[in-house]
Amino acid sequence: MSAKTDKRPDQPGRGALERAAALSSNSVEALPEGGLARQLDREAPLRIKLGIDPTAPDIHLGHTVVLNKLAQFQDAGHQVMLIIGDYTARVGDPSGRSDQRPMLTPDQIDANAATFQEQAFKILDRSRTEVRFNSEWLRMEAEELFSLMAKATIARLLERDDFQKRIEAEKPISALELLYPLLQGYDSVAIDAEVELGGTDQKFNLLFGRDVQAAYDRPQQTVMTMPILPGIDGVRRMSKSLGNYVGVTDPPEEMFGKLMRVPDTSLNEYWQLLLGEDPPAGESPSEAKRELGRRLVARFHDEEAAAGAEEQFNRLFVRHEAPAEIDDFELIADGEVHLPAALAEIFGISRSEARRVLTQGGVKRDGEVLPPEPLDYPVSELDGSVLQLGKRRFGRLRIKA
RNA sequence: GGGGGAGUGCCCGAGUGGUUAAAGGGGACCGGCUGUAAACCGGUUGGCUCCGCCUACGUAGGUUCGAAUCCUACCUCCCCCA
Repeated sequence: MSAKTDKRPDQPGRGALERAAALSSNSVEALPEGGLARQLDREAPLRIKLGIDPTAPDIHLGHTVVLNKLAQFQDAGHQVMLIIGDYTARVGDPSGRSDQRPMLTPDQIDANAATFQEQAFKILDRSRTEVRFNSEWLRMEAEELFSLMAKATIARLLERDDFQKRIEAEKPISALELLYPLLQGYDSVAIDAEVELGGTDQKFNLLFGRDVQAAYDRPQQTVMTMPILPGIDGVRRMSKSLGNYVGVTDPPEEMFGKLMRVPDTSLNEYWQLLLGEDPPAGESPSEAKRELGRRLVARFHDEEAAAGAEEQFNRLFVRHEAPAEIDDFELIADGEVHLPAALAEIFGISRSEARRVLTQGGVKRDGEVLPPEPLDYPVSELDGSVLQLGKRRFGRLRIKA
């Protein structure tokens, strides 16, 4: 793999350099050095690729870092291409993985792809985005696949950290996983990508795409990597499976609440990567977080929702009051209500767990802590009252005979 | 094809015949502190008709007064040799 492209000794103009710098904001790397400026010098819209694997149905804020960058290119007049990896999702990208990924069924993949797109267009302009499914070209003849495979060596494919670590840990690597970068690289060939975006964890795959393009005698893409947003635990990358994510479809109150829980140490990153600026100088971390929450809720919902979410937050956690609206839960009982059963029903926990929390003083009725005893209450005492589990879970009990 | 090793609770990981519902850690949950931050402290973390009972250590059988721990078969995974 050694085809040469980009043989342009001429220097890009000042305008191109400036545009390249602007488009590189927040990015970690854009390779090769100066490549983007040379491409921009041509004055023609570039073909910008982002590949996504529909392995999880929901987009979270972590995904939006790259999507925002894509939107930036789009606004600058470039052609944005969203590649849905419906085919590669079956293979499972090994990037950043210490274990194999479970394979998804075609149905799951289709469903995820649909919701993923829906959410991506909260950020991208649908009318100016070209969406392609890579099954379109990857569902190829075995001969073609073999010729693709012939373009890479095992040694090269094994170079990556993920694999090295797994080999050391004696963890399995499937032959299919080994193929992944090849397939992703072929996507670039198929759509003539000129720039490919991805998280820093994608660096190997993105660069490998250049090799694949070269092997097919195509111009090589520039690759731009974006930082990985930490999760709301501030430690590990934001990921749904780690449970530390903020989904773009989270209800306003939840989104705001989660953002308030982000550790201060991650505040700068959140501001930079999600809002593209530094937190306001002189503000307290908590106020900076509120502003972050307001803006993001407004972005994914609207201003009104943002105001409502903040009010809800103040009510619950600053003033320690019950929320304005509490869901009703109907329960059928006559004479007496078994409290653990009612709590289990309302909050989706087991009766044993309800008892435990009760013992620890974590249950309130209309704002008053309920004692561990008694466990049974006359219907008249509980009907219509608000039960609270911990700090943030509420439910109004409606008892039917 | 042959040889070796492993499957434990949400996760990791101890435990190799009996006070073991199973050490320890992580996570989660409740409480305290607070800016619902982090850090920290205390508690909890199989289920239930809860001072007792039931179900649990890959699956199915077996040995034993008694097994996660021993035996048999099966399933799954890993490593090595060919």
